[in-house]
Amino acid sequence: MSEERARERGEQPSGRVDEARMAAWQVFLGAHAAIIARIERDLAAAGVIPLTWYDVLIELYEAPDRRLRLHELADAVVLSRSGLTRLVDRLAAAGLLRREPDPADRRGAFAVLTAEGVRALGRAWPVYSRGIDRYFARDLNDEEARAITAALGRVRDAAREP
Amino acid sequence: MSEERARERGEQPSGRVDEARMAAWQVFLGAHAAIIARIERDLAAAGVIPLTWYDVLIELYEAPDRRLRLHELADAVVLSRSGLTRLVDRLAAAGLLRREPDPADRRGAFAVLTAEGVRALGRAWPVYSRGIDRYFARDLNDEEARAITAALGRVRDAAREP
DNA sequence: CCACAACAGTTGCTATTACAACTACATGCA
DNA sequence: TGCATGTAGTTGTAATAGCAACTGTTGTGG
Repeated sequence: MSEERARERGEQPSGRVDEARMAAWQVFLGAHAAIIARIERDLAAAGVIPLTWYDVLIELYEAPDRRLRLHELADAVVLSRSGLTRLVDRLAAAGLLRREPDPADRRGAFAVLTAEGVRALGRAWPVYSRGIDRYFARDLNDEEARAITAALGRVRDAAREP
Repeated sequence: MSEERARERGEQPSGRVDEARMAAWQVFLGAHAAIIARIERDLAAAGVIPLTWYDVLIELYEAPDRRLRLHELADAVVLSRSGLTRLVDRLAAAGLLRREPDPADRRGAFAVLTAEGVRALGRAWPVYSRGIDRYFARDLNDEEARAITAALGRVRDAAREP
């Protein structure tokens, strides 16, 4: 893609970061830190599972048969392999999922959501969704929500390849 | 603020999170995780200071006299008090800042940026800014950058009060 | 002016995470 | 077939973060 064409479309010619985009970066970081801190506090105060657990369980919940291979899970939640191993240990110890060997590949295992895991999701969701609303969604107008989804979706997909 | 007035302005009537805003939330989380992971990797590969160190040092760099009280620093970088104490320990051990007692309040101390700290910032910045460009700024058009700054700035300020 | 609450920072402890090394299995290509 | 290379997951170790408890200092209402 040429720089002229990028400029025509209002994109940043690559190389340096202009002030407007730098400002966007700073509020992006600041907003993330502030919102996550608040939501985590609310979850802990309500005695439900923390955000990292929620992320893993919801990923399983949405997967076919409510199960995923561990490496798929690691990719989905942006966690190292070893980090995921231990997170799965804790979740299994809490009874929210179980490991199940993959008959088709004896190296690997599935993480499978349990009924208890579904219940934990159900208890956390009201608190979590209230947090998303209070600390994030409530302050966006429709156009901003659309712009964020489009822009950050593109950004995420581009940043996600390594 | 009444819900009707919120609706008129295209804001979300509070309570539940609609699908468009839920999508925005998900890409927001995903983009953050992916970008930060990439930038941290680049910084480590280049042998410069990590993002948390950068955050602290840049905050001092921009402060009057390049110094801040530790609690101001803790607020600025969204870190617990104990977390900051130890981060400052490490930065001081690396010679990038020093502690200095506050003559006006003997409970507290300043963190003061050193010349070595300024150099560390200077070495990290090219790597960091290239990351911001590559993984974030480059994919935003002007309108999106404006929308993100306005929207997330509001969100951050609202989420920041505890 | 003085007891008492609030604040600044540190420390002990624990939890979570990543990196690197390791085991076990799978796959490709010669 | 058989060995080399790659992949899946676990484990040892170390770094970083938070909470709660503690010390020392400030400031305030009675």
